[in-house]
Amino acid sequence: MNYWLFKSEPDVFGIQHLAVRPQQTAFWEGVRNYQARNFLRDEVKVGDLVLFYHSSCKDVGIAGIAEVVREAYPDHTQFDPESKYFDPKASPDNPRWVMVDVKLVEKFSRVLSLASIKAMPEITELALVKKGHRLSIMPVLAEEYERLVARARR
DNA sequence: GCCAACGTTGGC
DNA sequence: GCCAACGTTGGC
Repeated sequence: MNYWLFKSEPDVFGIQHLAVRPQQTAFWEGVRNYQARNFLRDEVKVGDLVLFYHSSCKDVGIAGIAEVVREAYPDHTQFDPESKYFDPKASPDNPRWVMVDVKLVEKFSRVLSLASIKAMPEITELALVKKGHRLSIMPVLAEEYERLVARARR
């Protein structure tokens, strides 16, 4: 099993949106970066656990945990001219972007802030705290995942 | 809104 | 394939 961190803007889709979905499950739409896409397509598996990260907002940080319940399949928003995720170069015969489904596991009582994460000396490999932090889907080491979750629950 | 750190595009 | 110009991300 692998661990991940997925970024989302809570004004668009935050952990609270996931919490009120039927089955507390939603598809993860709109990944439009090749490196992130490749993780989603090739490595994100059912049962993997995901740190749900809120970006570009007042309260930046890890808001909770989700679980992958469906592996990569075509992201339908790439075919929809009305969608902001529309990609004219993609077609149903030749899809370029994929999505997975995630289900809520735990919503932390408060967000583990980016500042707190950066202040944890044992978190050294997480891409968030390194260069190249712009990736929207990033792997997390099991050991760092456990430490982040323990810190968030404290 | 600013701006650094990326990623993408397209001419050559 | 190089690289300048441009677009996007995301913290602050």
